[in-house]
Amino acid sequence: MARRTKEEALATRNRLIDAAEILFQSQGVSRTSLQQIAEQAGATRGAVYWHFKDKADLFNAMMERVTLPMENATRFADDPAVDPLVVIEAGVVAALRLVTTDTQVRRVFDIATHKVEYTGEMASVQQHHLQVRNGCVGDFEKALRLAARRTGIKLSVPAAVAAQGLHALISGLIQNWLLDPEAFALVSVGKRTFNVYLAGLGFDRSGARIDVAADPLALGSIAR
Amino acid sequence: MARRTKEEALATRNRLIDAAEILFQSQGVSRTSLQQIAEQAGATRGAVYWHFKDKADLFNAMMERVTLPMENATRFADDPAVDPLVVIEAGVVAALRLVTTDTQVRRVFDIATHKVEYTGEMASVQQHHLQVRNGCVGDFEKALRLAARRTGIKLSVPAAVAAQGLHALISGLIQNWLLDPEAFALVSVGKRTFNVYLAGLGFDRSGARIDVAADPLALGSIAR
DNA sequence: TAGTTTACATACATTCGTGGATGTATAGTC
DNA sequence: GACTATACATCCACGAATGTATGTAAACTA
Repeated sequence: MARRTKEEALATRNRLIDAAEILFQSQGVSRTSLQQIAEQAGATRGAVYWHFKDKADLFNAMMERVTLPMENATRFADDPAVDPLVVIEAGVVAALRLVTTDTQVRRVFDIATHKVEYTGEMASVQQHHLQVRNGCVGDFEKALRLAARRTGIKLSVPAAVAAQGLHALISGLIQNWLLDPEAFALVSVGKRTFNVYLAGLGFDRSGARIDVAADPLALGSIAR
Repeated sequence: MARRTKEEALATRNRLIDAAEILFQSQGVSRTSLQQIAEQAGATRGAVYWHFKDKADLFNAMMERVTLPMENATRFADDPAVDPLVVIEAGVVAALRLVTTDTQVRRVFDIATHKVEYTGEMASVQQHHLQVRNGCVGDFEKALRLAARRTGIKLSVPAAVAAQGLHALISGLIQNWLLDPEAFALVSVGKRTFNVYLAGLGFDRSGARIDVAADPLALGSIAR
């Protein structure tokens, strides 16, 4: 067959990943064959095996296409000029909003939580997920400890425990929302329960609370 | 082959489910064949097809063997003599303790969260899971509303939102713990973050807090 | 105790997915 | 303008899993 130019090749690669996303979500990863993916993308299995080693490799590529940008965007940096709680709240809200609005992110999250079996070749994906979680919990812990020291309050539980609970709250909300997106409004419930939890830790956030709905790009954290 | 007595037949049925649990957890549901399950149980595929319609049927039987008893045990009843918050705390702690101690419960939860794809025939399982969750959230909401009315406080967020967050916190903790049981102590962190969240809602639970470690059968809720 | 049903084991047909080998025409490269 | 690497398409051989059909011996029943 006629050889394609490099951009065309990259386009077919993306079409293959797109096709995989759709089929993975509707049929599950194990029940979709590379044949189906190729057909959906208007190609053959030859194209799949050219771009990816096997199905696991394709799956990893699909994951990285959405997780890499997200991980880079939600890192916590210790800036003495801003309230650390505002920073992590902005990050959390941005993530929640992305899950609800970006259909690709939503699809991949749905696949990663309900449409794949983490075993064998996929164990590495789970390991990576664990590392991301640990980083997230670590960021939460740092931010909570920092905020407590600055405001002079004492946390009602150790910072490590508090961070674990905060992460469980957010990830639990996302998972439950993916299970039934009609059940509740993710962003709104997320913001409110986030503040409930921080209040339970001893923080008074009545003043620091920013209206994120009117500040979709989270510029408030910069403006301040 | 020699026909078995009824009890023997029930025993092989249970051995089949046991074998399925082990293999499902280590290899994932889709990658384990009925052949492997039969071998592990010391039987043949004929036995599997006799007791179960197909793999999905076997999976459902495995789920029900652990979820039915749990669902019956964790129902919330409105008893005017006891603090509703104490009741749901006892239920939550009992569930967390069960997940950490009972290896069978732990295995099945691990399978249900990380080792199965909810699609096609398994969609009904997900529907059932949704119903259980809604029941749980409903119980939480009732208990929170009741406790608020009795103690005369006003919840900082609507009861429905608070219940959703509480459930997300608990289920999120379980999911995260299953991902890495060494990361934190599920029961201890669960109790502490549970109380943090309730404090954030406006409840003062310094007095109502019972030492569950010294009360493993949750008799405190009865004694009171 | 003869007949029927149970609780499997065994054998078979069919389908499906994978991996690899091979073909091929063009885009880059010198 | 020849050469080479690329970007696939096509073909083939193989195993593996499923569902079903059939065999069978003992447990149950009348």
